[in-house]
Formats: sequence, C-alpha cells, structure tokens
Amino acid sequence: MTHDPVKYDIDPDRDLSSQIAAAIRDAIITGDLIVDDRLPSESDLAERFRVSRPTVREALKRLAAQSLIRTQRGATGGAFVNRLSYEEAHRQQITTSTLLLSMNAIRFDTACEARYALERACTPLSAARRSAEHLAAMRAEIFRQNQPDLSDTGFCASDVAFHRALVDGAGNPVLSYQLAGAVEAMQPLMNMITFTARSREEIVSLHRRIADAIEARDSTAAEAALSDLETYTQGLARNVMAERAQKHR
Amino acid sequence: MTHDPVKYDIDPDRDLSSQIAAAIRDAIITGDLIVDDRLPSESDLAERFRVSRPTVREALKRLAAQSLIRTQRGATGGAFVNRLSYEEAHRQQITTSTLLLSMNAIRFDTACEARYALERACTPLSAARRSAEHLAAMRAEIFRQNQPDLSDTGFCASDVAFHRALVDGAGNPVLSYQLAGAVEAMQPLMNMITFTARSREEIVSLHRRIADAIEARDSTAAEAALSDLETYTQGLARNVMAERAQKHR
DNA sequence: AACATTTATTTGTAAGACAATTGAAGCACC
DNA sequence: GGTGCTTCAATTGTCTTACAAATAAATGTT
Repeated sequence: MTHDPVKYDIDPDRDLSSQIAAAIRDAIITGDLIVDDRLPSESDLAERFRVSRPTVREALKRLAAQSLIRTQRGATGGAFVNRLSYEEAHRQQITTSTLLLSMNAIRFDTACEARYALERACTPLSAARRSAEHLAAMRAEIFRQNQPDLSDTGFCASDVAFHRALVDGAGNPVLSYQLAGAVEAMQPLMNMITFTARSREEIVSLHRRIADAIEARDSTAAEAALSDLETYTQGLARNVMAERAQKHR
Repeated sequence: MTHDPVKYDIDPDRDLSSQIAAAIRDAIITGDLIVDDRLPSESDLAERFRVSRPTVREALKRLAAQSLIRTQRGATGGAFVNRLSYEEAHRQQITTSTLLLSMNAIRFDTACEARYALERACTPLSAARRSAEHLAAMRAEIFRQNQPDLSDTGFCASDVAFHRALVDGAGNPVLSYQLAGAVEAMQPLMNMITFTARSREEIVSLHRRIADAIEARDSTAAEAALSDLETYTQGLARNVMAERAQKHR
C-alpha cells in the first residue's frame, strides 16, 4: 500500500468508537476515500486501531446510520464508501427537519413563514423553466384535491406533492433538496388542521391561481398567490388553535 | 409499567441492529418517547429484543450518530432521548449538504443559483426585522474583509459570517437553519476560487451595498445587490474554470 | 452531622467463537 | 475444451462471557 488514507492514532481515554468513526468520516469528507472505495475488513481495522472488533463495528454502524458507507457480506464483501444520493440526502434532510420541528416547540407561524419564503424564492425560476410535465403534475394534484372523498391526510399529501412539483419546476436539484426539508417536514403540523369543505375549496382555488401563473410564466402573480396562500393557511391554523383553547378552557 | 413505548417484535432474518434502531427511532418520532426519557438499559433491551448486548449497542450507536440519543455511564446512567438542538440540526444539515455537493459533481452554478435564490427569500424579512446587532455584525465582517493580510480561506469564512448575519436578521430560526446548509456547504467550493485584490474590492463593495440597503430597510435594493453579487461570483468561477482548463491543455 | 468507603448499576471494551453469505477456485463430467 | 457442481476461503452478523471504568446511592466511621 502506497499511502493509507485513514489516520489510525486515537486517544485511548476518550470514546473509541466515535473517534474511529470520526477518523474514517474525515477520510471520506476530505476525499482521501472516494466513492466505492472498500474499507479494510473489520479485523484489519481492529488491528490497526488497536481495538476490538465490536468497537470497530460500533464505529461502522455510526457511519452506516449517516449512509456514508454500505456493507456487504461474503467473500468480496466489506464496507464501501457510499455515494450520498439525492434521495438519501432528501430523506435525511426531512427526518432532521421533522425532528427539529417536533422536539423544539416551533410555532406554526414560524415554520409556515419560512416555508413560504423559501418557496417564493423558487417561483421566478420555476415560472421561467418549468416543463409541461411539471405543470401537468400540478394540475393533477389540483384535480385530486377536488375529490370530495379524499381524507384529510390525503389532502395534505397531495398538497405536498403540488408544492413539490412547483419547486421541481425550477430545475435546480439543490433547490429541490433544500425545499424538501421545509415543505415535507411541515406535513405533521399541517395534518393537525382539519380541512372543512369550504377551506379546501379556497386552497384549491389558490393552487389554481398558482398553476395558472406558472403556466403563463408570470412569477409576480405566482408569488402573490403564494403569499395569499400563506396568509390563508396562517388564518386556518389560528382558528384551529383558538378552537382548541376554547375546548380546554 | 403501564405501557411500553417500544415495539419489540423484529424479524430475525434481517439485519437486527438496524431493525432495533428503527423501532426505537419510531418511538421517538411518534412522540411515544419524549425528550430526556431514559431508555431501558442495554441488558434490558437485549432481553426484550431477544438479542445480545453488542447487537443492541450497535443499534444505539446508530441513533447516537443522528444525535437522537446521548449516553451516560454510571449508576444512574443509560441512554436518554436527546433534544435535537438547532446547533446539532445545523451541523447535520451542513455535513449532509457538503457531502451531497462534493460527491455528486454538482455544478458550481447550480449550487450558487440555489444559494442566492434562498438568500433573496430572506431579504424582505431581514430588512423589516433586523436588529442593530445584526447590522453591526455585517459591518464588522465587511471591515474584516478589507484587511489586506486576510487569507483566502479567512475571506471566505468572513463571507459566510456576513451572509449568516443577513439571514439571521430575518429573526426566523427555521429559516436560519435551512440556509445554513445552502450557504456553509458551498464554502469548500468557494475556497477553490482565488480572490485577487481587485475581486475582493468588488465583493466588499457589493456587501456594503447590501448592508446599506438592509440598514435603510430597503429590501428591493438588497435583493438587487444580492443578484449582482451572484452574477459577479458566477463570473469569477467561470474565469477560474477557464484558467484551469487552459493549464491542463 | 460530616466525611470517607463501599456497593450496585450501567456503559465501554475485549476476546473468542460460530453462523450466514458470497464470490472464487478447483474439479469432475460431458 | 467447456460446463456445471462442489468446496473453500474471506467477510460480515451475532452471541457469550468477562472485565474495566464511571457514577450515584447506600453505608459506615469519626
């Protein structure tokens, strides 16, 4: 071996498995280990770090939890550096955002404000670049949202899909990735709102305004409609909160 | 015990530690386990899941890697459900975004476009709400960027701090969290650009335009300055790429 | 009552063993 | 010579047992 990409010196007084995980993670982040590289076997690593195999395994599991590596059994198996796909990054982004929102008592209006601000940022690009497919996806979700037998969670899911199509229309995968966290992480909060037939109607009409504006490539109109949607959503949430407070009095 | 928040039935044919991790993670996400709850001890968990202690430990390390739990040694120790702090979420957001950018050959202009689009989304809020402190932080970074002995990486770091102050001015922690990924993850890419004295001067003057606009609470001017900054940055990057291509010819 | 000591509990680490998986090498057979 | 089966070796997945280290509560001592 000409040059070993991993530094094997660790401090025996501090948590070993996390240090080992950090050492390997560094090698990946700095590019010393690249995608599909195979790590040494667990026994090898144990020898080089001068720790036991279970300790090495704990470190590897940490990396696997971040999907930095994947493991494979068998003769040619081992741990391989994983390509962090968009899908995987999306998933992590969403779970992190969801946890952050659920565990920190974020006010609904704060999350809502952030979400719509970010979404408005995508509108000019989406209006300029959206393809016919993106527009069709938005129309399809609007159609679904009009079905009277759609459940509340189904309505919310379709809502997410609609906004996702809007964002994807911008044709910037980094933007789509970032927005996934903001939009999808809010779904649990949104699910707490019960949608009356009347409010659904209002939301669908705003969605239609947005789709029309995107179709006409009119970003100003789309942004205005989004702002109206934000205002309306905030109003709905306030009503729900007020009702709940009423009941618990 | 009245009701156990964790489901202990797992499929013995598939990866045990990941199933155990998933079971506990579910209990946390659904709120059955709440912040600062103590998990059963490792031996307890091993018994209940009917697996060995090392297997339980691997599962716990997975959760620790996502900072969903923290562990403590000693008599009253154990694994506790962690509050996912903003700082922690920030960090994870940044490492995920950084890895995504570095391992997927994202074009500089794609990342740059996304970053400035999101940043412009914060400007109206920041112009309206920024405190004197935020403004002072921006001015301080501009001053630092004027020091001729500042290294290129130092310049980039100050750049990040400047934009961070701008975003924080919006007073929306969710927005700050989301933007951290977009802005800080780009730093490695930005570091590849060598800043001439001339280009630094140009950037600083654009920063000053932004700060002036935010001070005057003029969001339109701030957005325009940000757009100019985006254009200028993209131009710099193109030059660097072209030069590099020249050399490698 | 204050302080030192012991003890019980729990995580952190080690060592060794076996099962399961899987690709590769070897070998018989056509 | 080629093809299909068998065996083998490497590697991860899991279990068992054991001990070390940390920590707080219980206990004993002065």
